[in-house]
Amino acid sequence: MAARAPQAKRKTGAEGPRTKKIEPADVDVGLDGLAGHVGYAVRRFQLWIFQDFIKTLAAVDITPTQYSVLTVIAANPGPTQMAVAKRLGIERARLVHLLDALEQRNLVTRAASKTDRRSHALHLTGAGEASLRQFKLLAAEHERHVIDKIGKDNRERLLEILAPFR
Amino acid sequence: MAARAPQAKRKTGAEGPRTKKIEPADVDVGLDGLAGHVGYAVRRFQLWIFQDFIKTLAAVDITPTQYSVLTVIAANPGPTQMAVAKRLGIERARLVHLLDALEQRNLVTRAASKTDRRSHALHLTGAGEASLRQFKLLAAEHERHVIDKIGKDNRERLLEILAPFR
DNA sequence: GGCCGACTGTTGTGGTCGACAACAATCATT
DNA sequence: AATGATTGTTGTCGACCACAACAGTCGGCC
Repeated sequence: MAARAPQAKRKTGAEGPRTKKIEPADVDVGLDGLAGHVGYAVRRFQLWIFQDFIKTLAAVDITPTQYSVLTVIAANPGPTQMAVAKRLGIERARLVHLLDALEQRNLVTRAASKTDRRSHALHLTGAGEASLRQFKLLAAEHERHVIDKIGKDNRERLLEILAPFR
Repeated sequence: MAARAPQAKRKTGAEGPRTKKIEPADVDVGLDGLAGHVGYAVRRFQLWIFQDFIKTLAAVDITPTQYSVLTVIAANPGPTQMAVAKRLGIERARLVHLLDALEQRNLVTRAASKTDRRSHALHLTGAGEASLRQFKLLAAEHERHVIDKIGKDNRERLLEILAPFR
């Protein structure tokens, strides 16, 4: 056995039919009870789709989360950090670091709100707006990859079904 | 300003139209460019579905990943750790810890393979099989929650669309 | 006006998770 | 017998999320 795992004593008994090569346990675990579970399928799909997004936007070094933050700010300039966090379902603690990175890259500014000295008004910089336009082109290319994978009609059905989740 | 963030000097100038209460930036960031992205919708859905699964199976303290491991072993007894890892798309390094926990709870055993002394043949214990039957009942209840949320037909369409991802 | 609860951004901690690299034991092939 | 590949294991790194604490600020209420 490998390394040092605690191991039950082997019963070195009957070997059964030996074919010398293929082990049925290894070759393919195949479809099973998981097939009927939505959560599992969704998890695998989400993994694939994020990997493709990251790969497609690798040249500009933008993650799906960063893209969503930029998009939300662009669509409705000047939001509070709280507003963005609530909209995207991420914690405000996490958004702090996300914005730190985006601010360092000069894509986003935290301006003092004119009406509430606690909060920051978030805006895209000029560079941020220009960059976002490029990001959107790449995101559209990613979306085309999705279509190649599941088909155009399936993609639209997916968007309909998942609409209640924003 | 809050805490110690570097902040531009406030221009304490014109206030503009003050209505005293609602800040347009706060009230609702609303639907925007994210609406057309599959990945975002899927992420939100996956978050919801996992939360519900965890909550529904909280009484037996089983996560979605643990459930998938048990299900795979039960459907095809005696697989290698590598086989399970490949089937579920998780790293074998991670599976080690997962199995450690399941073995400590006496749900799974790592038996020495009869044909390859490097590998372990994974099996459910008697308690493991009994427990899994209960887990499946709760998982079915979770699946009913999904139906309540998106509808029975939508759920089945979802399974069809996502079938290529196993 | 002054007090008190609620909110905002921030920091820190802990836990889960995935990618990666190393390693010993074992296998397969030559 | 020797070499390279595979299996399980350990460890590290970074991303991510949940939670709690905190200072500054707002809002309302007496």
